[in-house]
Amino acid sequence: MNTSPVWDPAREIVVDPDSPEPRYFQVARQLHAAIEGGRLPAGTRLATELDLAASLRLSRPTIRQAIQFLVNQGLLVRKRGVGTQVVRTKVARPLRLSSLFDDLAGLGASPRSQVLVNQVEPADADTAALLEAPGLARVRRLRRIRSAGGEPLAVMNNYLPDGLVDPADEDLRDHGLYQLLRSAGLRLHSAQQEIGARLATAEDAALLHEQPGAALLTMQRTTYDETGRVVEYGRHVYRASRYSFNLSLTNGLR
Amino acid sequence: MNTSPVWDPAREIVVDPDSPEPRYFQVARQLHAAIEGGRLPAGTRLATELDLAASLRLSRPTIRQAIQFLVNQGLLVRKRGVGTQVVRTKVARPLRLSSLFDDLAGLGASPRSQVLVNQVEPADADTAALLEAPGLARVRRLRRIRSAGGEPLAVMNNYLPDGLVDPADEDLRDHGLYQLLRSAGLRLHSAQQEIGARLATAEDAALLHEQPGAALLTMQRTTYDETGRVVEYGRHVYRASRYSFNLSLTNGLR
DNA sequence: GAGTGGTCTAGACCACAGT
DNA sequence: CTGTGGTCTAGACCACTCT
Repeated sequence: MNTSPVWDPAREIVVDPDSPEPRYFQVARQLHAAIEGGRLPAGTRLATELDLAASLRLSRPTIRQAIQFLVNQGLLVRKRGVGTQVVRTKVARPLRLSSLFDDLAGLGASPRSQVLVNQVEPADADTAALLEAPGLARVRRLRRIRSAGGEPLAVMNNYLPDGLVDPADEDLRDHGLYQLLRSAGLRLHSAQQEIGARLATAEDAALLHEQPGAALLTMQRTTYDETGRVVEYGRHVYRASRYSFNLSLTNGLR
Repeated sequence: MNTSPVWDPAREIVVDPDSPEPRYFQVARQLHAAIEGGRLPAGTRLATELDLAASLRLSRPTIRQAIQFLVNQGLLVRKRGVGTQVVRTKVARPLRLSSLFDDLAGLGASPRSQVLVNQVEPADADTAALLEAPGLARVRRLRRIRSAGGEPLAVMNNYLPDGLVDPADEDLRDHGLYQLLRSAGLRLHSAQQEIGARLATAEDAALLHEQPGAALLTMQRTTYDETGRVVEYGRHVYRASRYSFNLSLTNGLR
C-alpha cells in the first residue's frame, strides 16, 4: 500500500518554449521552488515521467533531465519500479566551497574585513611550493581580520600568484576573496581544505580579543581553477568560542 | 592556437553491448581508469562527442551521458565551442561523507576501537529531539575510543534509534559505524556536520593521553537516510595534536 | 564560416517493484 | 501482470568560440 499523495504539476508549472532559458531548467527551477516553498511537501510522490511529459507537452528525456538535475542536488529520490519522491530531509544542499564572508553574509551578520596587509612581495621557495608554481617570482600577500557584529572572528592569511587580481583595500573590506576572484573571470574548480585546532598564542589573542591558550580552529586551503593552477593558498585561524564550520553533505556517502 | 593533443579513445575503450553493465558506464569507467592511470594526462583534449560516438559505435546521447558522469565528478571540463578537456587538478574527488574509520583504513593505519558503551537505553527528551523522533522510547548509545598505531585519537559518542542495527562489540571494534549501517541495508543520504574546537577537560585528557587544556577538535554529526529519518547522531572529540579533517571539494564553489 | 557542446524530440526495449 | 524508472537510438536545430 502506498498512501503517499501524488502531485500533479500541470497546474503549477509553466514552460515557455520560446524562452531562452532551457525547458528542462524551467521545469527544474519551478519544481525546486515548489519544494522549497512547501507546496511540494517532503515525501510527496511526483507524477510519473510519462505523465509529466504529457502534462507539460515536453518529451520524456527533457523531463528526465529536469528530474536528474534535482536528484543530483539531493532534493528528489528515484526508485525504479516505484517512482520519484521528494526527499524528507530538511536541508539537502550539497556541500559548497564557500568562504567565511559568504557564510556570514548569508546569515545577515554584515561581515567586515580590516586589511592589515595587501601587497606584492618577492616569493620565497616555500611560498612558491605552496602555490605549486616553482618558478614564481612574486606573490600577493593578504592579511585580514574578519569581524561581525563588532567582534573579531578570524585572522586570515592568503597568498596568491601575482597578476591574478589587484584588489583595492576597499574591495577587500566589503567583499569575500572568492567573490573578487570570480569577478576577475577566474573559474574556481576545486579545493583542498585541512581543518585543525591549536591554542592561541599571545599574538593571536591580541588580534582576536581572546586569552592566550584559548582554543582556536585552524584552516588551510588550496584553491584550484579549471586548468589546475593554484589560485589561492590560505592559512586562517578562527575563534572557537564564536565560530564553527558547518557542512551539509549529500551523495557519495561512504 | 590550440596545441593540446587530442586523444583517440577507440584503441583503448572497448564496449560490450551484451554486458549487463550500461554502455555509458563502461565508457565512463574506462575513461576514468585512463585518466587515473595517467594514459590520459591532465589537459588532454578528448575527441568530439560525434567522433567518439562514431568510433565506439554508440549514439551521441550515450556518449554524452558518459562524459556528463565524469564532468559531475570533476574529472572533465566541457566548454561549448571548444571541447572537452581532462582537468589539471591532481585530486578531483568529490567530498565524501566518510567516517574516521574509513579515513584511517584508507591510510593503512590499522584503526581499532575500544568499546566503552554499547547498549540500549530509555530515550530522554533531549536525545529524542537530536534524533528528530519525538516519540522515541529507546536509543542505542555507543561510546568508543578510536586508536591507531597504539595511540588514542578520538572519543566518539553515538546515538541511534533502537532497532536499526544490533552490533556486537567485536563488530564495532573492527568496522566503522557507517560500514555497519550500510551492511544493515540502510541507504545513507545526507549529513549535517559541525566542526569546532575546545580545550580538553580532565576526563578528555585521561582518555586521550593529553594534558588538561590541550586543544581538541569537536565534531557533531546528524546522518539521514533517503526517507529523511535520522540514522545516527554523534558527538566526537579528536586530539588536535594527532588529527585534522581533510576535505576535497569539487563543483558548486561559491 | 566551421566546429564544438547544449538542447530537444519521438520513439524503443529492458530491469525492477509491487500486485 | 502492470507500472515505474533505466538505458539507448537517430536524428534535429541552436548558441557559443575561434579563425
